[in-house]
Amino acid sequence: MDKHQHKDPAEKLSELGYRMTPQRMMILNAVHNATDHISAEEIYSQVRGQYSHLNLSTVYRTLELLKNLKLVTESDFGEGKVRYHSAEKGHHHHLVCQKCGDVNDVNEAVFTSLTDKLSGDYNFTADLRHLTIFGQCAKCNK
Amino acid sequence: MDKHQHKDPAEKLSELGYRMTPQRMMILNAVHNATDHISAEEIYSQVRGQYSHLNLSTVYRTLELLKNLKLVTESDFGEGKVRYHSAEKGHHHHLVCQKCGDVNDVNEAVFTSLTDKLSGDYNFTADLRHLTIFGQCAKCNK
DNA sequence: TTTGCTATTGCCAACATTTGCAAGCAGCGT
DNA sequence: ACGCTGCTTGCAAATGTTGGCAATAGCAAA
Ligand SMILES: [Mn+2]
Ligand SMILES: [Mn+2]
Ligand SMILES: [Zn+2]
Ligand SMILES: [Zn+2]
Repeated sequence: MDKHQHKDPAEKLSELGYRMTPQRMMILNAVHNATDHISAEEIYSQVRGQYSHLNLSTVYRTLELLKNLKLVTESDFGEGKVRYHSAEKGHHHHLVCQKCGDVNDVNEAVFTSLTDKLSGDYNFTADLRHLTIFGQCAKCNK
Repeated sequence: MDKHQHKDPAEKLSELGYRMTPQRMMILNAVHNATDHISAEEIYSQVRGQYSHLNLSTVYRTLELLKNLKLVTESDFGEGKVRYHSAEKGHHHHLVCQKCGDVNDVNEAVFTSLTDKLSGDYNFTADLRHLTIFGQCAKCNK
């Protein structure tokens, strides 16, 4: 059994008055089973395979909800559409290279000095989930 | 005269093979004269007052160009549209409160420890212009 | 000037995402 | 079982932004 068992999503939803519908379940699974960051359109066509009645708006609305519940995170790598990631896969941020397009993960620990400073100097509690930083990567810096 | 005179935009453009057209001039002025962060649509209707032939696509394309030349910066405060800011008004980032919607400026010095760390640990040269950080502001933290 | 090259524009259609609305469904009290 | 209420969905339309394309305008060489 998983010692770090989080509250299961259905429970988390109903606690706040929401319902765990088949659509939401399937969308959540799609994000969870994705090997990489997945887009709304990709989720849509994947889930549509088993439930052809699904509407794209429902995908967007569900992702918005899951994002607010911190079950998924959203990232914009500048490709004109946004991508999603299961929150269970740990917190991290992204470095996107503006030259070669490479995307790399950064541990969120790198940001603690920043959030501490924002908290100390501005009394601002930063909500830094899945931040995307643009710049030039190691390879392109050579 | 201005001791810190930057190269004038027209010069900067032509150096790179671009042209300073009336449209570009008017759009640049609109961003420059704005007291606050201005949206594409706002620029459009403002410039249209003096030049009714202008097309919205031109506004977007011009802003994209000016952004690449670092004459303007772009920020997304999460209102569903993006806003622009003249680069001459100094570098800074933004703290957006998720509770009250308040937007505050942060000096970019707050981010030097972060960029240093990204440079040292990842050899990644971060391009942090006009970053937007979401969270909870001082007022809402009380 | 005239010509030629290419950057730029307007127009329109596509795209990613959000919204309004009316129908459907779950839960709850009667 | 019935009806109320509020959550959820599909559908279609709207929104903000980008892209293709053909016509035009700016610039420089001839
Ligand atoms: Mn990620
Ligand atoms: Mn600004
Ligand atoms: Zn790179
Ligand atoms: Zn606030």
